[in-house]
Amino acid sequence: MTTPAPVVLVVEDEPAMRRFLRTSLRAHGYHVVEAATAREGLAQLAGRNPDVVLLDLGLPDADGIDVTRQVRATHRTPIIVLSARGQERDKVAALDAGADDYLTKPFGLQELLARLRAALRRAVPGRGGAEPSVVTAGELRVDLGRRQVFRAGEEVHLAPTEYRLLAVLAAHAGQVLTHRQLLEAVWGPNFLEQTHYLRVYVGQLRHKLERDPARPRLIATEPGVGYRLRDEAPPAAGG
Amino acid sequence: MTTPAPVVLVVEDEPAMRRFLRTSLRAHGYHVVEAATAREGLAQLAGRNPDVVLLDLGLPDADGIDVTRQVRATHRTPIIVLSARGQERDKVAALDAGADDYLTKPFGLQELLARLRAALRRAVPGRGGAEPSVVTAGELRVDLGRRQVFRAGEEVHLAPTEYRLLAVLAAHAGQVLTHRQLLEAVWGPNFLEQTHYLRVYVGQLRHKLERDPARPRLIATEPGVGYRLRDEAPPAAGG
DNA sequence: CCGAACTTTGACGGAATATTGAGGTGGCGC
DNA sequence: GCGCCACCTCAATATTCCGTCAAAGTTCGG
Repeated sequence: MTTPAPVVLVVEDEPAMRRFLRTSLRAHGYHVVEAATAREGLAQLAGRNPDVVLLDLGLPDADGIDVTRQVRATHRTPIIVLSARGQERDKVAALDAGADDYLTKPFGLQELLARLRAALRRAVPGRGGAEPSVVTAGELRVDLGRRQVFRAGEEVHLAPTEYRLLAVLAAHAGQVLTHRQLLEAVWGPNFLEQTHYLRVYVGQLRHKLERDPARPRLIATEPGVGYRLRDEAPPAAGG
Repeated sequence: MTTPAPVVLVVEDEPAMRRFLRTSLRAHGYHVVEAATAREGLAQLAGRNPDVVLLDLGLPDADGIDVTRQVRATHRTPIIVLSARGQERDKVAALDAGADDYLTKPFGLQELLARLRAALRRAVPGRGGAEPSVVTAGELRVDLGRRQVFRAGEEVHLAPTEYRLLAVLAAHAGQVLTHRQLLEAVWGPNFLEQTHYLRVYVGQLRHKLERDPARPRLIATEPGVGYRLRDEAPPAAGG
């Protein structure tokens, strides 16, 4: 069987550059998914589960570094950053935020393709099941690849923010995530103090996902610390 | 508790550059293994099993591209190529031969370090930043990375202050910690005299963790000095 | 331009936790 | 035996934190 074409998510606001990438990549056998904004990019990431992300840092609606960090909170997909800024501190910031590579514009197409191949080559061996993109907890099932959530087999519709919060919790199931960690991953580093958001959205998630929202079993509160998605199904209630 | 220093194999023939890399990397906590030729490099690779390889392409005894290919034939160790040649075809050749990254000399130290971190981050799957470090004492298990505590396999819920106190004791298991040390670590430097807090919280921890809180085995009192978490399981009571 | 879905913000009751105080226990020197 | 000291236990109070609801603001699509 032939290998399916790798899916490349291109997040780039300039139409000319986006068109250039689209045609070049398609000509070389890739399947291209496009997004013009950070918001759109995050949605595509969740929906299409690309094999690699090409991310322009100069997006209109968000800081590219934040986007990198938000992607890393739930996905291990390789990220190649494209940027007009060639300062060393920009590169360091992007790489430390979780990017796998950094290319300064203008760059040669052949180099981009080679770095793309390098990123895909590394990722492939792990594709045999290294990263479980489906997390189950009790009667809850979260499919991080398809952006779908099921409760007892029934699909549940979640708003974008609701889903991202749940995705972060699911990506670290069983582990306590602090308020700050969650806020940074979902809302970005400018919202580290807004624990109120968490209360509201955790409440909404419980309302949609828990059997009895008043006595939550899936999303547990760690008072004064944060929240945690229980990864083991608790035994049936004895009383 | 500290991660062992990652081992970096530097394959570089110019003594000045080698020395620069050696001192810079050591200053940043890496363990450096050196080789001046390709032959030597391959021998070190087999013998020392480094976490990452920095490979100069302009070696005297072999073509760097061939070296890259030879490494890849047997190892998955990340390779970061350093080269004076910045032509696109050189980059493509190195990356397609199996290199993970390509830096053109002269390069900034910070960028090199960031790309090094990126390569290491990818290589170690479970190490996203959270240290596993688990401390066991008898039937007690403290997972400092996940902020979870188990007693005989059952998870125990601890309030923030309770957990912080236990975490300090666990981080120095077997060692006596004075009242002042504990108070400073948990409550801060303004509470050094409040030994009463310790009594209350040690009592609560014993109540939650000890099999018989009246005769504590895990958290031992050192009268007039402080407390200590026993790190060895005491033999089962014989009488 | 309007309506639907979503996000942000504010108010308030109640739960969980931290702090404080009073009384009890046990070892030790005298 | 007595008193002292350090420690332990229990419980009341104070404080912080959390869950809920609903209104106001925003975004998006028709």
